[in-house]
Amino acid sequence: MKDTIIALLEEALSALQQQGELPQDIAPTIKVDPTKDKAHGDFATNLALMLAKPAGKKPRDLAEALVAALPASPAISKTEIAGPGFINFFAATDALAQVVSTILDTGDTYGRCLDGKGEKVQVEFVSANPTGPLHVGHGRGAAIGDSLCRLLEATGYDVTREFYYNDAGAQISNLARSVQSRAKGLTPDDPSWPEDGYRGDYIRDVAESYLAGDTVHADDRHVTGAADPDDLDAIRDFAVAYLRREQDLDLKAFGVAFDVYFLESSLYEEAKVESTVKTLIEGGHTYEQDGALWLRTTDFGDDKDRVMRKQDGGYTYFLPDVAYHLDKWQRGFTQVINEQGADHHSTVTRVRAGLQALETGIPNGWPDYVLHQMVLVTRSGVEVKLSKRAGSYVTLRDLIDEVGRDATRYFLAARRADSQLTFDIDLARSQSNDNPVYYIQYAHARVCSVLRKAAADDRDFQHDLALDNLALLDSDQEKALMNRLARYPEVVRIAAGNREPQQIAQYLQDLAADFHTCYNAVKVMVDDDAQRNARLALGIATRQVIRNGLDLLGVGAPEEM
RNA sequence: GCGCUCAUAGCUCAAUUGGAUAGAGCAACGGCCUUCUAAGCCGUAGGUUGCAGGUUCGAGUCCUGCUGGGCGCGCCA
Repeated sequence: MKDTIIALLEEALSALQQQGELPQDIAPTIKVDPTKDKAHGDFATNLALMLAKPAGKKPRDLAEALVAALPASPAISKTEIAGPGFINFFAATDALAQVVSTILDTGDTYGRCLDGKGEKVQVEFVSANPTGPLHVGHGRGAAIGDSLCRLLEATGYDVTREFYYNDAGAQISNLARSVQSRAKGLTPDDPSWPEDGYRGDYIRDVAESYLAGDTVHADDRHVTGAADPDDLDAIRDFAVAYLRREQDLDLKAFGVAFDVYFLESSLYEEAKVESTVKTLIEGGHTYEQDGALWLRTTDFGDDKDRVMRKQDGGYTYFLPDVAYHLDKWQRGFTQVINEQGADHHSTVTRVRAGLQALETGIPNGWPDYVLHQMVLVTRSGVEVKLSKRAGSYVTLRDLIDEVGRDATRYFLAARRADSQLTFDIDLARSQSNDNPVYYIQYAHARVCSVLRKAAADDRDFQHDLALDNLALLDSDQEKALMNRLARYPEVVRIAAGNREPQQIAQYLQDLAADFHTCYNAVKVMVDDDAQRNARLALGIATRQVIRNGLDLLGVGAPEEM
């Protein structure tokens, strides 16, 4: 519909150029938008406003000229000039209803496109170190990251989901010492408990499992506990595997699966850190000072230079980060999106600067970042800070267990990443109209219910009869609903392009609202066969789009509530 | 102090990416079930979009400066 209008405007434009009414050298990108207000028709363009200046004409005069030059089209019932020079288009009812037929034909693929042309994109998200259960912040990253992947897949990209973790650094040593202490019978309250040791109950679970000689299977490793409290290396390997498995289970319960688990240790084992250092030194971007090796990241937009190699000879985390991203580039990912907590935003400039210093042709501004802000969890209006299992934070598992996967995913993905999020447990649990998840799912279930009713009455949906009578969908509510359905593919495209999965959540709420309004205003199961089937078709189309949209968020679409 | 980010109805959030009279839900009030699921719908009320400038036909949206919240500013990750 929109493309049709753009094509008509293009014709009008070139006609006016031929007549000399408009300069030849203007080639505007024509923008046609759905209107907010029905009084303004179904679509509107600001073309006359944009061209007024270059054409040296008044916007309204130009609009009139454009409308006069507009070819007739069966899809448009009326055009109007309004306000300062908008051109409003009123869609012919049967043209609008075409969307119902399109959705029925395309089903699960409605809203998908091939814009990405099969290009490879890597999305790195969650990337939690295996030192404890995933917390709410990881959950937000998982919800946003995975939805982003689904959006990119829906727009034609070849997506790789990647999880990066440090299995060898100082934090892991700390974990190993904590588990060892537990294995030796200490508790976090003992004076000899490691300083900065992990104190959560899960440390005890790991120690017990280790002592019992359990075998754990994580996504990328299998380890059996050596049961020897003095073997710190064995404890470390076991603890990492144990917590990796725990995170796997959390992610699985959340409906998120990764293609690649990338270990920081592999960068050392494969000498990628060494070769990165070498390249940076050879490029002349480093210097020695105070016994450390520095990278002059200020040459590439950082606000201060960064240490690469410490006085003790070890590398800072910054260097493996650069080596890791070089590896991503070398694996052929010209598009990489890193989804992280905004508390790590300082790495963005640093990593990009390090990559520029390599001078290997990586574009400035690569990779992309999506940063999410903090999550605050409340219950009964009071902040929840602790969980028994983790001690100092609320775990993702707690939320999934308490409010369910669908609501948790929806709530964590439904807000802009860059605004802080308050996760209201009471709201997420409530089965009422103030809970948007249920509101949307209920719309889906209602359509299913109508179809069950139709089957029970021996009035099953008749596809061909419905499609012949779509013009009967002519009430305001039905037209509003069809307009909404028609917008879906564009919403998917914009949400994917802007990396904003919350736009899907917002769209679904609007769609559900339009549906509920329609449902209350227009009875589907009427006696007239043509009328009834046309309305059933609209219901089925709505159900399909809700299902497609919820799938992009990783949220289920139940047939009954 | 510097950097990043956010600020919209009493509350939680939208606003088609610069468009027309800033919209939903909750909370408040008033209606709608002998009718396909009332987990729903309809209506009333609620606003100087934090403040001050600027850009232009047009700004919640872009720019500058303030104010306030969050995060960051390690040879931690």
